[in-house]
This record gives sequence, structure tokens and C-alpha cells, in this order.
Amino acid sequence: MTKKIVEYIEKFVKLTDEEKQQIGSCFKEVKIKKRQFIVQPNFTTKHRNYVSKGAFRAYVIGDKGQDHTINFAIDDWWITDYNSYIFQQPATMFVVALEDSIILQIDYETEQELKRKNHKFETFFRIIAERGLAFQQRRIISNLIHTAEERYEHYVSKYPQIVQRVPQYALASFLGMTTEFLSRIRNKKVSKKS
Amino acid sequence: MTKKIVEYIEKFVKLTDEEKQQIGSCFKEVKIKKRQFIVQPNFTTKHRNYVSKGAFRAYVIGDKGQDHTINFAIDDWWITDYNSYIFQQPATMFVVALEDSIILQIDYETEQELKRKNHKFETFFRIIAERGLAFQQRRIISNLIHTAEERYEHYVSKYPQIVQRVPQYALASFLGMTTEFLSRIRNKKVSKKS
DNA sequence: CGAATTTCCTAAACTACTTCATTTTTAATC
DNA sequence: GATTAAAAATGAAGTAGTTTAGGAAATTCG
Repeated sequence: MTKKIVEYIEKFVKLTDEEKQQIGSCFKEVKIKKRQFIVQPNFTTKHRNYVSKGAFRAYVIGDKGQDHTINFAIDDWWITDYNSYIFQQPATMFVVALEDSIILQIDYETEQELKRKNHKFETFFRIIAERGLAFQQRRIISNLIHTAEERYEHYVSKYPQIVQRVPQYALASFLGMTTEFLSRIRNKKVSKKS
Repeated sequence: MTKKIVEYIEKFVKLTDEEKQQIGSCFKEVKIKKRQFIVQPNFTTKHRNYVSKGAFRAYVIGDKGQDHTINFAIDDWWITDYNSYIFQQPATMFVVALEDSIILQIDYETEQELKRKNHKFETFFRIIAERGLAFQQRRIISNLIHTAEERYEHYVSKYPQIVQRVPQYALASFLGMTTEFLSRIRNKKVSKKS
């Protein structure tokens, strides 16, 4: 079984066949039904999750019950509560499947061992952490600079595949606005077009 | 010369004396005057910067000339345009000294070589990237969940040392509000107290 | 298929935050 | 230590985005 994850890893580090087998076998394929949770508050996140196929949403619930989307992930993205996984402490987020999905999970302990055993594996995890860091920095900048409408425009142009697959209320809370306001933005565009 | 950076690194990975010497000697101490820039847009960031002593501000300038603070860094923090440094592409940010400061800089190429040569160094950089990632995730969540006033309260309680050292307009733009509004929040507090 | 539930839309009232314009306070500089 | 510049405060008017509430579409699932 050649897993999709191995191809992904090879984009960043060159591996021997043995190494491919070694790291590949550490990821377990799990089928997740729509609406099923893979991370829940107060439970320590034991896995790093790679989405092989499907769509997920990470969110938190605020004091007044407001739902805030932190991240989306579709095919070939990672999704995890990093504060929970990296520090092995209780999660604050929910991560839920938006569709029937297939994920590849690696166990925290297994990951530590891989990194300890082989310099290349350490390098791989370093690279994805760095890329994640850079990605998040771009997001923080975008949120600071842009208005709600601009954030929407920007996201649609950059991630159209995601916009099409996630419910509007989730996209709105991800972009830091209400679903009503996003609805207005969208309809404004439509009427402008005509 | 035992550099501060070595103590810092040792918090995350145990090093032999030789390794301490090896990595420590890769960081160059540089004195930076107040108002001096260490990162500027359109120039590729060649260094990762550790603040030994002092205070810095990273910011971007929006389309309409608005100034948005992305990060602060005081003693023992890192500050870099990660998108520029990691991918070795032109920066979009400014990083400027808010006080006369001392930083420890490592060169991009030197860092790559360190990581290549010694598994432990690779581990170190992986750990700080992961921690940065987790940190940024918390910030994104905080920005989504809280109102301007709550963000201010939260930041003051978490980073009082920084609040005291940075100008108000910079703090306001970091927290995603105008300097006028922050001024009002602060003065409201003062009058409440009496 | 049909009922139930979830998602989306519309619109008016409201408010958190901004903008602009002026004054006061603090800090930098010769 | 006076002069100039930069930062902070204050007030009044405007606006981007929220809230609330009701109804219309879509989806889900038995």
C-alpha cells in the first residue's frame, strides 16, 4: 500500500525505499463520516491529521456560544489543534468532518520516535512547521490589513476549491464576520455583475 | 564569549561544549540604533534575528498608507519576516528598532548548513518553528473571538512588559484598532478605577 | 417521497469602531 | 533649555459590520 502521504513527504525530502516504507507505515488510514469529530476540547490531541480525501473544519466556541472557524482543510492539507498536539495538552478546538472523509493519522509518540531515529524525518517535520508558520503569518497580516469584503474577495480568489465546499456560515466565521454580512457581500457582487 | 543564544538553545536541546561553540559562533552580535531597520520590503531577509536586548516592531504598510503592526519582540524573542526568510524571497514587512538594541543574527546559508550537519540543530529549529506555529494559532483565535477591548485587556495581562515599552499607536495597530479607540479604552479604565 | 432540520436570505435597528479635525502632552534635537 | 516634532487625548459625525427576527431554499434521512 503506497500511501498518498509518502508522495507528499517526498516533495520536501528525498527518501530511500526503506525510509518510505518506514514513515509510510506510521500513518494509519481512518475513515471519518460527515459530522464526526476528530478533535474535541478537553481531550489531548493524540494525532497529527493529514486529509487524504474530504473536508474538515476546526472551530472554537466563544463565551457567548459564538462559533469561530479557525481553519479548513481539504485534500492534502493538515488539520490539528497545534497547541494541543505539540504540547500534548487538552485541546480547545473542535475539528469536524464536513463530508465523509479519509484521513491519515500519525501518533504523537510515533512521530517523536521517527524524528529521533532519522535526521531526514526531523527535517521533514521542521519544514512543514516552518511553512505553516509562514502561512499563518500571511493570514494574520491579511486579517489586519483588509476589510471584511476584501478578506472575502481575497479568499475566494486564492482558495476557490474551499469556498465551494464549505457552508457559508463556516466561511463567514473563518473570515471574521457574520453569515448575514457575508450573504450581503455575495449578493452585492451578483447584482453588480448584472 | 558565551552568548545568550546558547543558553536559549539549551532549553530545547542538550548540547556538548563543542556543539555550543559551533552553533554559538554562527550568531553575530549586532548593535542596532533606535529607528534603524533590520528588514525592509523588497529586500530578501538574509538573517534570522534573536533580540538579545532591546525592542523591535514588525509592520506592513497597507494600500492607503495605513500602518499595521504584525509583531513586537523584546529581550529573548525572535523577529523576522518568515515568508521572506524561509522562502528567501523579497520581504513585505519592515522591522524597526524601537530602542537602541542588540541582536544576534544567523545567516540563512549558515543556518541551512548547521541543520544539515547536525541532527540536534535540525531539532532545535524544528522546535522553535512548531512553537511559533502554536503561538500564532493562539493569536489568530484570540483575534477572531475577542472584541477590541477584550484583545487589549488580554494582551495587557499577558504581556505587560511589552505594553509598557511600545508606543500606543503601534500597540493599537497590532491589536487591530485605531490609536484613538485604544486611547478611549484606556481612559475609560482609568475613570472606572476611581 | 415527505418531514425535519439545517442553511441561506432579507431588511431594519443598532453599536463597536473609524474618521476627521483640533488640542494637549510628551519626547527628540540642536 | 528652548524649539520642533511626534505621540496621545478628546469630541463629533460617519460607517462597517452586528443583531434580531422572519421566511425561503436546500439537505438530510427515515
